[in-house]
Amino acid sequence: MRATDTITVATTRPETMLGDTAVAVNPKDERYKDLIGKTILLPLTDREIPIVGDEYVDAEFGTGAVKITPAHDPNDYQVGERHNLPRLLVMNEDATMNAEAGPDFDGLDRFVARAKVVERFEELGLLERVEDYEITLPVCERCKTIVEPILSDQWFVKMEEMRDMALDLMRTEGVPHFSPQVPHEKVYTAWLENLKDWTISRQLWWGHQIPAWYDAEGNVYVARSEEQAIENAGGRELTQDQDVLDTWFSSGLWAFSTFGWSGDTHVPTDAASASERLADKEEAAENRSLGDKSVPAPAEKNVHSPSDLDVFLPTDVLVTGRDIIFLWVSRMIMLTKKFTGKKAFEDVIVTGTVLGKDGKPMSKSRNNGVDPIDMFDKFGVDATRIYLASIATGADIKWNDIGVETYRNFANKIWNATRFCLMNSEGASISSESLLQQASFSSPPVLGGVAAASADGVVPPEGGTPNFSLADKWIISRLNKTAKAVNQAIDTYQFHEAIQLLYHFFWDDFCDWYIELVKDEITGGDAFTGGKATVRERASDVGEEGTLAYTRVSARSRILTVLEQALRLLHPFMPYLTEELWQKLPGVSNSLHNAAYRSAASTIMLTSFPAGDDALIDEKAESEMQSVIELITKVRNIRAEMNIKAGDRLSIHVAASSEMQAIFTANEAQIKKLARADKIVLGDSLDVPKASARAVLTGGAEIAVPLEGLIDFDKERDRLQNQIEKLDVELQRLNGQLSNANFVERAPADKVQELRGRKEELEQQIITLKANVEALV
RNA sequence: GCCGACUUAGCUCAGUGGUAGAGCACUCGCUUCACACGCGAUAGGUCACAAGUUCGAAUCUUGUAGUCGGCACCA
Repeated sequence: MRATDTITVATTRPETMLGDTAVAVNPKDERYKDLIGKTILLPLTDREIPIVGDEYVDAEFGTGAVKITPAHDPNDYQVGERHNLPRLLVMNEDATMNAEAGPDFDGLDRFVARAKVVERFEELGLLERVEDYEITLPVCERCKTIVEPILSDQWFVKMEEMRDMALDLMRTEGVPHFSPQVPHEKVYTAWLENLKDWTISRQLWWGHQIPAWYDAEGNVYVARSEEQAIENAGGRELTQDQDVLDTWFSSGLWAFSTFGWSGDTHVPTDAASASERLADKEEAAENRSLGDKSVPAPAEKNVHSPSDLDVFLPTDVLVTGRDIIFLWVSRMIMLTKKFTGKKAFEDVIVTGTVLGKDGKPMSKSRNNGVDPIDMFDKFGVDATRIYLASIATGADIKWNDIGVETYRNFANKIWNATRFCLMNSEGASISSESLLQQASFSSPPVLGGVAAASADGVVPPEGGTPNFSLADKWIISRLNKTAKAVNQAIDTYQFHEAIQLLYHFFWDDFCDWYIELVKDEITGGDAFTGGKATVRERASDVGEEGTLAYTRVSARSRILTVLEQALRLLHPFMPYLTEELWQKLPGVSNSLHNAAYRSAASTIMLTSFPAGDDALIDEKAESEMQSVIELITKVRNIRAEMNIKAGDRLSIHVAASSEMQAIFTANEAQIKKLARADKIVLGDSLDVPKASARAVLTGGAEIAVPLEGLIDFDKERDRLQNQIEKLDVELQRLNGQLSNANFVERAPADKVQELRGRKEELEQQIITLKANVEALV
């Protein structure tokens, strides 16, 4: 190589060239490969630096030659390590140049030095060109100062072993099981695979100071305490490392340090109390009936007292946010495995991020934050809590006051429904769940409050228990179906689904229908005296008054018991409200508690979570109730569309099968009340005046409401036409599907059958409605 | 640059192969004795766009556009 040859490199920080200790090229680069091993003069200095070959250099990028500044660039540092290059610090900690930069630059600010280097290059004719180039700069979050990479001593944690432990857990056991699994499991695994050693030194004035001490010669002594360090140093005077531990290092110990770990897992604890807690945990797991997660037995039982660590580690589930997975969750997993040999936890639920109203992450600079305290004041703690829980697992959501308001209203609804039940609870009381089991008609009645009330002349009807009404069987079925679905949803961490189910059950089923259906029975209104004929007849010889009272009391106990179960189901999501209301229910006591806690003061917190009972799910009752609901809804629709005044009573004519007639007869009082009718005429066919509004029901039933003088024929025609059109749209689609030979051949038979049934139903309804339209003319 | 997510009614969001849902807002009616933070009845969607797989797609595949996130940022 001739003495005049040059290599051109590019840099965004010209002043760092003063600290260059090599030029690197790609060993495969034809242009430069012969230069490897030679040296080159570094301008502005008197140094001669080597040319090294390193795969790090991308021959395609820039000039294909890179200046190497090991003390001021992380990548260069690694190149330096590979080639044993000196690490020359040319800057002070305040980003001014130091003596190593040479007398011309010593003491200059980096930016001044930068300009001066460029100037000198220009003077020397060494500058090829200056061009604009966009890079991302590391900037101090608080003071906005541009951060310069600089060589310094830091403590690192070797991660290889712990990383492999964590990867092994994921690969062999799938632990932790992330929920939602996608994309977190993949991201977590990829992160671990690329994990580098962990810097735990932090240059902060607060925190846990690193337990390393230095003597005057710079020798290091790591110890648990300063005394021990001094002892290890043979009494020499020591100074402690000024840095503090990364906050996540301390936090990473949390999963097991909270259970009394201190290097010895055989922490002596009160044996009895630990064993009890183990029993409680097992029992709680059973009672929740949320799958068969077993609690691991303490190792070497009977050898030493089980400690909290033995009993509670690993925990079941950790709930956290996305950004915490690397910082904290992974560290807990690795450190726990390393120090205790155990898993930290089985499952990790990753919640979404609550964004500001502008759809961006909340931050002070954007000023789009939501203060939870404001929400508590405005909507209540329970409403805020259930709103947050109602967000789909893992989904980000824009904060929405309307959403919280929805649950504030729900809380109000629960309060008012309970208030209604309590206003009409005289003589009644919660019994155990066994009350609901009477729906199966197999066991003798165990009616809470009945014995006490008997003194007041409340007498059971002859033959024991009153038959449950359709509404009773229906709500009990709905309750148990909901409970089962809620358990399943919680078990799979689908909290939003559980909440949706409970919201619908409580508001629509319980409040809008059940309370309204049994209201008169409970308060002693009209439907009560008119609708319980069978009970009264059976009890004729014990006196009507007593039986009426008995029936009312048992209805009251029934609704309270359903309510009590609903409050339990809602309790995890609305703890304060449900506890408050539960305490007010007559007959609640610690006898309702989970068996392990019978002696504790009564609280809803210690009752078992309703699991739902298949035996109490009654599809027939649900389907029959659906017919009643449909009938009432159709009549209400006629009332609304025909502008019938709320106070006007009307009569309902129904043509239906004998089975359906029987259902409507049994629920006549309730239908009349809720449809605001004073008469129901049931028969095999309709015999009504032309001036009637009509509708069809599922199952071939037909109804008519005579509206002499009230009907608007044009309006009624439009109303019927509108319904026909809607049904026709669906029929057309079904016809299209069913006329497709491929569908009929390949789709599952039951699906085809289902659609055929639906088609027939639609055709029948359309025929009827069309006939109704013609009859109007 | 690499990886990923999201796009459904006016708004905020559910819905992973079989007739599109909720809350709020909108329209109409209601001092119905638990609740107007309520009750009753309506209306409102080519499920971002395109192609493919399938008897059948909001749902599965691929591509496009837009929005957002994570990682790497480089001489």
